[in-house]
Amino acid sequence: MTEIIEQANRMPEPIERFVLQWGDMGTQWGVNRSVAQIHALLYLSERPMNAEEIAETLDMARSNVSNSLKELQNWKIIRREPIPGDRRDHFVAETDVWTMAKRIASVRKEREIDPALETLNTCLADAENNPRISKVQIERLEAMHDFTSTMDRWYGQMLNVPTPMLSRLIRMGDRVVSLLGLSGKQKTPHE
Amino acid sequence: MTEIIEQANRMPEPIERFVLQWGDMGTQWGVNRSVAQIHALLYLSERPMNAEEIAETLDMARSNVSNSLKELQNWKIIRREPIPGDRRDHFVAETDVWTMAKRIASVRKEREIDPALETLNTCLADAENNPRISKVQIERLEAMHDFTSTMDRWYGQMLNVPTPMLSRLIRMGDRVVSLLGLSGKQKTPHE
DNA sequence: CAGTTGTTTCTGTTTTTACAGAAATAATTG
DNA sequence: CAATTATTTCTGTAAAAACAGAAACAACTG
Repeated sequence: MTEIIEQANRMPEPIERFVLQWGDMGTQWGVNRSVAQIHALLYLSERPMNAEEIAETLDMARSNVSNSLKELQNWKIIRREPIPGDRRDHFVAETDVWTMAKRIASVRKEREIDPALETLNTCLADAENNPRISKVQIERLEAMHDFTSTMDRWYGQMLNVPTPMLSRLIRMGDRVVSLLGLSGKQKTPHE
Repeated sequence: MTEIIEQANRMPEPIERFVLQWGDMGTQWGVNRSVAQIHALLYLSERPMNAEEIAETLDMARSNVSNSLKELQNWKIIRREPIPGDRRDHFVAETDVWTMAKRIASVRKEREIDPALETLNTCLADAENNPRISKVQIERLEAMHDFTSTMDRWYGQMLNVPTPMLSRLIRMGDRVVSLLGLSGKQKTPHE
């Protein structure tokens, strides 16, 4: 009795390709493959899916799905969607890409920028009253701190811009620059 | 004769802390620790350093330093700086943080966004002439493609903005929004 | 409240990545 | 052009991350 490997719920070929490619992309981006695959699957799914279904479709362990779903919920780009008459948890992905981007940016700020700022704060404090650290070195630490803090604020501000406006802003791109009439080369702009 | 472990060129305590912390941060950011540490060291160093020196100071293998230096050069945030009368390669870090950020952004665009765009392009093409893919699914792929492509252009544009202007733009932050008089909630702002 | 179904946590294995040390290569100098 | 010195590539090992399957836990149902 040749035990046939449980055949996964086959998905349409282009969907599968997207899921696979997205998973692979994830690894490049520093997101783990399972997480990225599940996200891709939910993003394209038109109805909520439960963990079991996901595990079968992607042919991965149930536990792996569970952890990945938790991670995606931390990122706030999927959410539980209760199905009437079904006890199992079902999940749907955020489908507005701009909202999705904002959520991801928010978590990245929190996980990456904020801790960096703290590190820089303490390093700077230590350095400032240490005679072995030169003026130039302090300045460099300060520059780095200043930059990080600026980016931190910028992220925070962008996150507060309503999604449709944010989309427009980004799309305007470099035209913003000229509209604002700032000069690049440090010659004062219009006075 | 108790072979003493070769004592690293001790650096001032706050510098060491910065290097260590930065290395650790790197891992969080998806940059490998050695690379991040070397970068931190060079960023704070006031004179060019050679590979040997770096290996000693950070107490890591010479080969590791070699590979990490190559990686940092790919990112274009360090460069070789010839020292008269010394055959060895010496390195200095870019010390302008905004320039540094632009260089990093540029490589990230190339390594992360561009490939994503390509993936989306082919997936979309495949999906479009496949009857099993629903209209909604196509739309979602399109939305993702559109978003990615917009971000790609935006990155490209920002990279072309001269550094001092970029700095000012980012610092202005949300004031840009009001200056442009775009409405967030779709209700016009001040009229 | 026993049985059932769903979910999470734990444990060990596999895979991947980071890294040290050796070997090979390249460049420079007398 | 041999000897020396600098650099890179190769190879094996150590550390870390991803993952599967089992066990534990929780929630619901009759």
